Amino acid sequence: MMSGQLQKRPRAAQDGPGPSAMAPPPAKRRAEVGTSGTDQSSPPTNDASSVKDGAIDEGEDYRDQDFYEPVKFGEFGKYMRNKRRKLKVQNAALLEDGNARPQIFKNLRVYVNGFTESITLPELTELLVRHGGEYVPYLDKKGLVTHIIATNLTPSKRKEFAKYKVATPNWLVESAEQGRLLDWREYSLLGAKAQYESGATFGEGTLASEEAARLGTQTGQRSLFSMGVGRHGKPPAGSLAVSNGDDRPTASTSGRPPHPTVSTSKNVETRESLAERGARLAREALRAQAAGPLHSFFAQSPGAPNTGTIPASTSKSVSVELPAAPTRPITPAKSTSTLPATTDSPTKPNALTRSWLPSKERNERTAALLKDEDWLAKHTSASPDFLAGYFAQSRLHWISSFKEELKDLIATKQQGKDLPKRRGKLTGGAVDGRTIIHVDFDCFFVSAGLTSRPELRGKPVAVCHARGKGEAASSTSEIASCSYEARAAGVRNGMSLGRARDFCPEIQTMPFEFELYRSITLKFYEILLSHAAYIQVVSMDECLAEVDVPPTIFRDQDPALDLARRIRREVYDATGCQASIGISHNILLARLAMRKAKPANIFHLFPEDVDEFLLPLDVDALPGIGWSLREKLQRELGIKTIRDLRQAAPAKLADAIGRGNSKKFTSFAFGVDDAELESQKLRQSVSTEVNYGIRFGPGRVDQVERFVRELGDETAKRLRTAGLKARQIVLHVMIRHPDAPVDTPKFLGHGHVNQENRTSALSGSGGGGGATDDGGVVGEVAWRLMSSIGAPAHELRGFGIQLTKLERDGVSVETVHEKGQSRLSFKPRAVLAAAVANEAAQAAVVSSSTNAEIATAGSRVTSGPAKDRPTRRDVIPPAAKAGQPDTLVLDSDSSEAESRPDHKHTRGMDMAATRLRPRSRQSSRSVEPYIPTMFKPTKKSARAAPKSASQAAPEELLYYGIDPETFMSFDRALQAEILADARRSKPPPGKAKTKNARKTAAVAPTKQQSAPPEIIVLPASPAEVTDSQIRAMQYDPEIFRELGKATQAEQVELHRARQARTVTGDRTARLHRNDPTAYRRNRPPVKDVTVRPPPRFQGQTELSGILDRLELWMGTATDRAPDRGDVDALGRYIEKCAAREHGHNLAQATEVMQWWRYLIDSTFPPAADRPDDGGIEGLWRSGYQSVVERLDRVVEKATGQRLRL
DNA sequence: ATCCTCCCCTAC
DNA sequence: TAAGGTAGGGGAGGAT
Ligand SMILES: Nc1ccn([C@H]2C[C@H](O)[C@@H](COP(=O)(O)OP(=O)(O)OP(=O)(O)O)O2)c(=O)n1
Ligand SMILES: [Mg+2]
Repeated sequence: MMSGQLQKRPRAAQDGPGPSAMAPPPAKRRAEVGTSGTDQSSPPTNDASSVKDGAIDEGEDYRDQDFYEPVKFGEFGKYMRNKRRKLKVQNAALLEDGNARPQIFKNLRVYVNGFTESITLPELTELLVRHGGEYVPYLDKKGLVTHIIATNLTPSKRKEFAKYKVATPNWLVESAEQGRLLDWREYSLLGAKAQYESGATFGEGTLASEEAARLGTQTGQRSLFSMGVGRHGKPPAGSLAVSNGDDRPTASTSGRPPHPTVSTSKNVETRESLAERGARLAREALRAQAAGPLHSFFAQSPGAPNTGTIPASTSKSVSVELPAAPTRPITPAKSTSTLPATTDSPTKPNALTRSWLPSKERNERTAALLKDEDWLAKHTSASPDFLAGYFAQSRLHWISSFKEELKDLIATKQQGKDLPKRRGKLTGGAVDGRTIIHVDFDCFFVSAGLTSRPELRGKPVAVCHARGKGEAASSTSEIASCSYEARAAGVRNGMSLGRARDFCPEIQTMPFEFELYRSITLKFYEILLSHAAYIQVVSMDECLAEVDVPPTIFRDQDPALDLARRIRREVYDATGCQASIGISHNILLARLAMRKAKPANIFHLFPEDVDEFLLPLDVDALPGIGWSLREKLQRELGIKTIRDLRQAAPAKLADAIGRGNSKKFTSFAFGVDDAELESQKLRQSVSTEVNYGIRFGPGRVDQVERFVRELGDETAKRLRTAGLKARQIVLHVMIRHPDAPVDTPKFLGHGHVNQENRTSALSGSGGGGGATDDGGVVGEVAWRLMSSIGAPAHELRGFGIQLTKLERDGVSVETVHEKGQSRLSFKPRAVLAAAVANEAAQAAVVSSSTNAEIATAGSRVTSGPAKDRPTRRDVIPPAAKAGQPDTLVLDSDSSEAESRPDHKHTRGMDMAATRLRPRSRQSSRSVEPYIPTMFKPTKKSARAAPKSASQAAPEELLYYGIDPETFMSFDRALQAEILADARRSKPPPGKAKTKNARKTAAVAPTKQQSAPPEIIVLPASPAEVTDSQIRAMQYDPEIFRELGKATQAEQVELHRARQARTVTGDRTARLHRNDPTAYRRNRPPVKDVTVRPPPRFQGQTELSGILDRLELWMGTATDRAPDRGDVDALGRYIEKCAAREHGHNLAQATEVMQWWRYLIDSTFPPAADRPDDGGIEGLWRSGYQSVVERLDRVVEKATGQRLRL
């Protein structure tokens, strides 16, 4: 193979020599020189240039499209894991001794319906066939099938299969395990007892019947529920069931309480977080229920092996040439799977047959470490040094922050620079006449590392933290990058080292060398900048460039290709690393071409070749389609390739993946992409996350607090570095999933978790207006939000603080969004000044308006929750806590001049012309329910809280621990709020309490779409309170400052108390800052405890009312199909019941569902002789099913488990 | 329609 | 040992 030779012949001149022949590329020369070893400037490389060419020329199947498969870690139920392991061993044994396999499935002919959850189809069929059974791929000749295997069935399928023997996959799995054919009825999916009532004893008889009940088919199980009529006939709450992967069919069912602890009582423990409660309910229900039939539900492995390879021979656009080739020929292993990249959720993708984790058990030493308290205290989040140490080592952190740095750098370099002239509006097609190149280093970290380790070239190597030796066989250390030699063996970026060793025992490791990467990257960008008309940062090893070259008319004269060669040459000379380059007429195609070019090559994709190139690709080759969307497309529409995608019906596609996605990916499927390169956008959020090594001692709230505050500091520091301030904070918290093992599969990883988020407005302590960049403030608010979540310290697994609604120089970035503007810029100062002046004018209007005018004028200028209510309030409304949406932040300097992002490339100059608009229109109309007056007349819409909400007998107050005298000193609104809080957080004494609480709820309008409440951090001395804080307290600053010191102090303290939910006269201002018990105090959440109106269906909120409605509804069901809207409304209601906001009322949700189920079953008895109803029954059942699925989704999210009805 | 909030997903 | 971060696109569902 000749180096520098074209991979493909040019199409336009079929017989012509390749470009390299026409104009020998420097690369070729270099390769030759390098090979000859005389070029000192070039690092030693293999004499591989010819090899590379050869590899490509052969059109060998050596390249998976999916070399990059980000992966994370999965875990799945021990039960299934063990089962698999056992089977694996057995299969291995069978392989060794082919005749030994018991032909237990000899006379079986099995059809497998849909996808199976606990085992992949190939695994299942192999199992079947190996044991003598026959796999029937299609069901067209039903008569020939003896059994059907399925894990779940739609109602219609259930009907269709009613006469068949339908069992779960575990029937086969366990039979194989035990070496004998087990009774399929024990694994029946359709209520075998009813169908095949044969007197056969069901070892776990209850199981079968429960299963039957669950799937509710035939008559048998109806008797379970039909004792009695009406409401009393509904199944007991106890039949709520949740299964998980550990569900064993062997669990005893006796002695189970008929009504498990799924208490529906209202006034339960309030300290328990809502999520916890949901999880607990689910667990209790699970415990209560005898284990159901096996229903492991970790994800199934994706079907066919990845076949994304593009045979080079099919493409005519290829053009190649290489400098020094990096590697010897490679024959990559078939990509074993399209592995997902997500969390450890058992239902999530990576819980596959092939874990991304090492196959070996965790070694003893690491297990011991996790039990060693001293060690943990030193090496996890419990240690004060943790954060700094962690970020110093985290590659992902380094990559992300370096990318931000690069974006900043490039923004500056290209400031004011324009894209090449356009003839007209871009179409995204070839006619646009652009030339886009996408340059990406090959196995970047590895290539960089190899520059100083020539001896490792050509070998399978990986960059990761783990050293090569020791316990590496079971190492969970993640491989950041691996060489193509390693990829040939099946290793992938993101895989754990232990797992990689399974594929490639001889793999060698290299350490991270971030400074080296940085210097290489900078040289790389330098080169790109020098050749391109415009560039865009994609990542530290990847860059998009629009280049200004003459069009290619004949393929043997390809200026873009020539330029690409120069770039590759220069990059290689400067860095010693290989980059690959894709060339085409838009961003999408350049990227895809780059993928095809890898490794160490160039690929120019010409317009004429696009179709041929695209059609065979899998859809996930398209940027933006990852595991989730790919599965969805495959599952719901059978779409696998881009060809399929092109043919999809637009409506159906939009239904499955959304409107915007549908549009975007349909365009992509045709190779159309009209996006422009971009480098000037301002960042819209700044965040810090740590989801590794988070371990706190039980009850060590102090450690948690310290950590959260430190995280706040860090995040604020990043804000300052970026010259930004924020108006909103989101706290992200990961909490160990109730069913996840305490020791995570990945060493000190987060494991399978529940994610909890809390949002709050922010306002600064400094004079800078509403926004803040103060670490103390950020930390304080974050800590309060943390407290509102109320998770036990030792269950925490991850934290993040995200700051949004950013401002630069007082101007919201949402609208400035051109990087240079406030940074350097020529004009920006003037522009800014104009904006600010404009703003000030608006603000002036606000403060001098009449009330009526205020509403409009105010809403134009300000935004945010309460910002549109321009008047200050004299007393803090009860809002903040109760989740009353609006907490008033009349932004101090109201610097919210905003321009509409009306065109893609607004430059600084345009700024002055941009329009002002409110930050949020949404909130502009929110009327504060109670706005008492104290210092100044308020707008007339202000209403006092109704008496009932604020009235309480002294005994009641005392019961709640409220000092009556203090209480009386509060205004009515505050009284109402305090009362509501108290009543919510503690069972009322005696009578009307619950009702009262509800009344309060009714008083407080629920505003779903309001910004979160603000938590302001007040300084110790009232003299230090800033204007914006005063406004946040609903005072006019002028007025506030005229108050006496004592009154000021009192008001500040009042506000503080209100925020902290400390009601009593505890004015010691010590807050909770240093109070380690604060964490445990029974404090209502800062937010989210909003008493929302209870979920409602057809106007009913009470269970009984709803059941009645359902009965009524079903009354006419025999003649009428269900109205879609009704079904949807019921679905929404059910979802809300189960939602966090409503306390995860699973009991109510399931009762309603079971009642509905029962009604459907009685309306449509299984009797076969019923006259044909024209499909009405099916519609009711599928309606039911759709609601079940909605509920499932919510419950799965809340508890990680699956609800079983 | 278009906005908003609160997510999930994707990419490196 | 090991260091699972981070910004942005987009959808769902609700308010305007
Ligand atoms: N899961 C991952 C994926 C990537 N990276 C880092 C290491 C990679 O070297 C770098 C660039 O990522 P690429 O996706 O470009 O992968 P490589 O450059 O390693 O390989 P190639 O581009 O040849 O496919 O990012 C990482 O740390 N973890
Ligand atoms: Mg790369």
